[in-house]
Amino acid sequence: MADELFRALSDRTRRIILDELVQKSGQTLFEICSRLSMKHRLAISRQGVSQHLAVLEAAGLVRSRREGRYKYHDLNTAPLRHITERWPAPDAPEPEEKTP
Amino acid sequence: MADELFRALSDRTRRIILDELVQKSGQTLFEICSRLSMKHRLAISRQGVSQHLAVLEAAGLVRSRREGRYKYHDLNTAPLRHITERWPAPDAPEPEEKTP
DNA sequence: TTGATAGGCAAGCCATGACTTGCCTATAGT
DNA sequence: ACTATAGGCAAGTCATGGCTTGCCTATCAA
Repeated sequence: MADELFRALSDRTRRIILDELVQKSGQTLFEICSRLSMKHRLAISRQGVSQHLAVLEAAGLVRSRREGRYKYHDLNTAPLRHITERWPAPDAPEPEEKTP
Repeated sequence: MADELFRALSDRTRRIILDELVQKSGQTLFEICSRLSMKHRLAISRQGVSQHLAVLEAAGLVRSRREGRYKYHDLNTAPLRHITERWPAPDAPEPEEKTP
């Protein structure tokens, strides 16, 4: 579970895909492909991007929803919280919960 | 720079090393080796652990200080902040800076 | 129905990275 | 001085992972 998260983040192209999903959510595979090619000069096949998205989805960092022949991808930053929770800052030992 | 950070976090053994440094900071190489072997049943050579520590240090996640023939290792969680800053939560758009 | 578009599956290639082994250096104790 | 301890360097092995290629399925438009 945590393994898949860190594995997903370990690749540079996947991190750029996350960057693009921050800028515009709900992108399709082809849209991500063209952005990687145009904006980032990344020469990568459509299949390569598809495999990256699968890894990101397995890590919970990307949610996908199918509509007709399109498949839209959304970013989910929730799993990233686990990282800072696992190795907390020594000065701020715990993120305080406001008790009501 | 960011590449080294995520590369360092991508390995399971390295993440466990970080866990151990949370529990006790200033550990020596041999101390980390024995903890990995005892507590986590990880069969890894001393040299393997040494290489892991080098990767963690290159990522800025571990600081080391030499004293005599001992080399002590300390955890530094500062680089982890960059992760949540790079892909912020959609509800909390920006971590507010308190203007004085 | 045919063609075009969006995406998926599977096998194969190749480079990166984790790990070991062997040997070397430096500090501390007797 | 000699020995043990703590650590470093370098080469070599082997598996994982990123990427491509080729082919297949599904949806929409004409």
